[in-house]
Amino acid sequence: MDDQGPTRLRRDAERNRQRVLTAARRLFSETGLAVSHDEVARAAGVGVGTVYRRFPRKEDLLLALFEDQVEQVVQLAETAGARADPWRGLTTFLEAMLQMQAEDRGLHEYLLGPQAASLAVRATERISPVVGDLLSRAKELGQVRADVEVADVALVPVLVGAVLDRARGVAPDQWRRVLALVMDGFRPGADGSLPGQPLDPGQLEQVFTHWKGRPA
Amino acid sequence: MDDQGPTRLRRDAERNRQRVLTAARRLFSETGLAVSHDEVARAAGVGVGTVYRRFPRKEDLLLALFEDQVEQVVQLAETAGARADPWRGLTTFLEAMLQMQAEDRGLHEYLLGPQAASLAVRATERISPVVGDLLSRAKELGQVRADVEVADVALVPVLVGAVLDRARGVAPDQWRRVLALVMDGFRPGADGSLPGQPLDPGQLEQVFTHWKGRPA
DNA sequence: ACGGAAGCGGAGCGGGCTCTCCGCTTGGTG
DNA sequence: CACCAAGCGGAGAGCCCGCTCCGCTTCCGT
Repeated sequence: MDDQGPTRLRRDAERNRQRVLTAARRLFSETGLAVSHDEVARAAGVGVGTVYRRFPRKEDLLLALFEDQVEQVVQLAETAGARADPWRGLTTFLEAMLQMQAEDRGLHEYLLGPQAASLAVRATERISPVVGDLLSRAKELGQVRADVEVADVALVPVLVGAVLDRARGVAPDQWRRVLALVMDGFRPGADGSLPGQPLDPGQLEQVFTHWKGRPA
Repeated sequence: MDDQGPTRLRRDAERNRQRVLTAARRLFSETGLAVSHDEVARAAGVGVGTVYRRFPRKEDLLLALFEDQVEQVVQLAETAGARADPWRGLTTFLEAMLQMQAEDRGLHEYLLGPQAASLAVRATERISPVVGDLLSRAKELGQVRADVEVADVALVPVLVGAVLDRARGVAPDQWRRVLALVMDGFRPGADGSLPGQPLDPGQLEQVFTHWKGRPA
């Protein structure tokens, strides 16, 4: 992991860079992404200018912080994909991913927000086939109803995430119950079939990235 | 419905009040609650001062706008509660309520946000027993699994609402598919039982009102 | 018709956020 | 050690927001 690209940073600069990253990681994880550069600077004990110099756009900072977490999610998926039992593969993947989001509020907002953009798109491209495979194997075994698609699974974190987020200070585990409930909806045996169509990949991407959230 | 309480408004004042309400209704419904008083004033063709004079806190404006919509939701529940088939009662209630939210972004944010506070609490007190009754009748008929409670039903709009919101410009009906999927999770026949406990009423209230949303 | 109460508009204040700019400091090199 | 590019800090510009305040206008009772 030697840095080299555009000539190395001076030693003090690198030290400050790390301070900023450390402080930002803590702040984001605890309070979410709505943290100003000023706050990060203060927490890191450096000037605002320094933060802006290293990470001109907030996205640069987020990228540096979350790149490996996203990689970790992808690997979660790949591990799950290798499981013999596809149903367990699906559920454990979703559970593990949501667990990560439960522990890190920033990661949660990042994954579900628009800033993930390119990073998320690339991750999705690697996760989708794995989940798709799990899903079709699960259908063959009669573990999952026939009328759900990958796009439906992709919405599960959105559903459960909403509860995860709101219940965070109150019942930090409630999302597990909700996840179980939702996953039971994927089981075969429903009398009707699902109305409408699953989202196509383009729509799915928009649902994740076009989104400009603002609450109240 | 005669106004009288604190002496009537002058005629021009009343006219302005209506203009503000009309403009605010449109803005909120289209773009959500994150509209400044300035914007409302401009859209209504009045000065900011006028908006503040009539509706000092944003909550006052919201209350005036959404009071009867909330009442409508309560009546939806009561109608549904009178249905012979409790399962259909439950699903049609949720569907109708979410339909209202799909049509009015402001209502959606209001119901799921913290500003509803007192209004929502009162509404919940009227809706809960009705849903509780539907639920127990449905359980007796074997239409619903035994391990779900009213609090679990109460989370359904949160789940589905997350999709409703994000998919709004892209696939405005996707929430119906998601709702159907989630509701199938309430059906009996799951092999395991749900982990954890349903939220108690106090927790539920916090989940709805303590919530300070901020996205990215 | 006219006087005073009620209402009006919008300039302006305080505060937060993003981001820039520049005089001073520091690290590394010859 | 001496020099200067690299880096630093933070004041402050520009923007939007919520909210207030007060000189002018409009309504309405007498």
